[in-house]
Amino acid sequence: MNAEDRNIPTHEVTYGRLRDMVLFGVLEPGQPVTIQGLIRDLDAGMTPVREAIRRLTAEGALLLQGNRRVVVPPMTETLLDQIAFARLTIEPKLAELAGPRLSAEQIDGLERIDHGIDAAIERGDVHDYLEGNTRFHFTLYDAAEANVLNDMARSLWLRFGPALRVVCARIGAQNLPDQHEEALAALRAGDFAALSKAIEKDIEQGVEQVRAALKAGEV
Amino acid sequence: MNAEDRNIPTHEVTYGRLRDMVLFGVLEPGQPVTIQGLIRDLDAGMTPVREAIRRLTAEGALLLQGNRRVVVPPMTETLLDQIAFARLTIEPKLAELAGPRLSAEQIDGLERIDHGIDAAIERGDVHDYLEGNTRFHFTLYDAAEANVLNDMARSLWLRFGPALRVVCARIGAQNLPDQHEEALAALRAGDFAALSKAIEKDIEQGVEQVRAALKAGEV
DNA sequence: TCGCGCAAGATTTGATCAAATTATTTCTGC
DNA sequence: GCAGAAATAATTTGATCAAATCTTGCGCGA
Repeated sequence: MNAEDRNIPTHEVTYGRLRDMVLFGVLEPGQPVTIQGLIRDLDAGMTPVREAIRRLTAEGALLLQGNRRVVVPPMTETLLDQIAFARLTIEPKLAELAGPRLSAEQIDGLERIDHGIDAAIERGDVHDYLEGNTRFHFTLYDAAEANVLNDMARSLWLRFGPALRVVCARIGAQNLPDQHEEALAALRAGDFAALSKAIEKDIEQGVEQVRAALKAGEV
Repeated sequence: MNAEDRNIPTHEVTYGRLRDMVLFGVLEPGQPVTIQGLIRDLDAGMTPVREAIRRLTAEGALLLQGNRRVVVPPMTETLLDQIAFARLTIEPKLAELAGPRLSAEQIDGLERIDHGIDAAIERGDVHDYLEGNTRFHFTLYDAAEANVLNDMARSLWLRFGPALRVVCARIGAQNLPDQHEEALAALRAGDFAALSKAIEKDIEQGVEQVRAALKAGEV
């Protein structure tokens, strides 16, 4: 443990770990999340674990049931409708704001992330695919320097993540889509309306996949 | 303390109290919020207070500074732009979804809340005005049964609240606007597009007030 | 079927330690 | 001796943990 780690409070680290567990599908929709279990799994104290759970509950990543138990919220059709609506509003806007602020180096960085995604698809590695996908979007969105919208996007991804993970595992990691080429081309061309549109299409594609799985009862 | 209260955990109650302090302007933008202070003020233990702070931080109502201290986030122009954009997207949508689901009794209830707002204006009572205004909007939005969008709206109100409070106190409680007549008329007529539009106008009006105060350096 | 008690888990408190801020003192150059 | 800077002490506040208490759900036996 080096000097920098020592300054990050345990509750922050614990929050980050638990968030990634939700986001990248270690935890499945409907799965119970217990304080004691996380104390064991994350090797943390009770206070940090409780605080991480509270934060993620506030972000919609976890659900406090009436009986004081916590679960990963299962996906439903009405939930998906709302997430789709909000994502399609917020994220293209973020992309539009971010576009003009990206340097050539940052665009190169996005391209490298996208290559990593392609590699993950070839390897059939769902976890790396999801992580790369997340990194691609939020590296882009972060450049917008729009904190409020960014927080909203993160919350929406947390709500969406577990279902997407299930779908990805279902359809097979080798058949995963990569829709980022279009966004990168728009970025290089400086066409930010096209960038926004490309992100919109990417979102719609993901939502449709989850919707289909939901209708088939696979989530 | 009756039977029902005993079942609500302290951290929930503490969260509610602290949230209302942010929402109705007991706490001003920029004001520091300390754990120890809240333990005294809210007469709660350390864990419930910490958890309430974590939740509200996740919702954007409070801001964790680098030095581990917590403040009520001050309003800025870029913040306001984002809040305006998101509110204008989410809340009219919520109104539109809620409209068809409201019973005549529920509409009567909204009208009663609005009368209460008028009374608060006459009395010059800023707190009751803000509380009535909040109740009006969220009684409407709750009917939409759209949890995700509702959470987002609540978060946005928490970010907006402290600044609005300052503005209201500034312009004088007797000069506060009540733009709900139009929304109620649209509801009675069953014209949900008009309802959505009325909510949009209401939001724009509030945002403009804060924007003007911000430009004048009053927030 | 209805209670009763047991087990798992959540809640809360208070103690203890660490970090950050503020107040105070000491030191240094003039 | 004095002003200002640096160091140090004191105080406030935050972070973490572990023990005690309370709830809830479930199974067992009447």
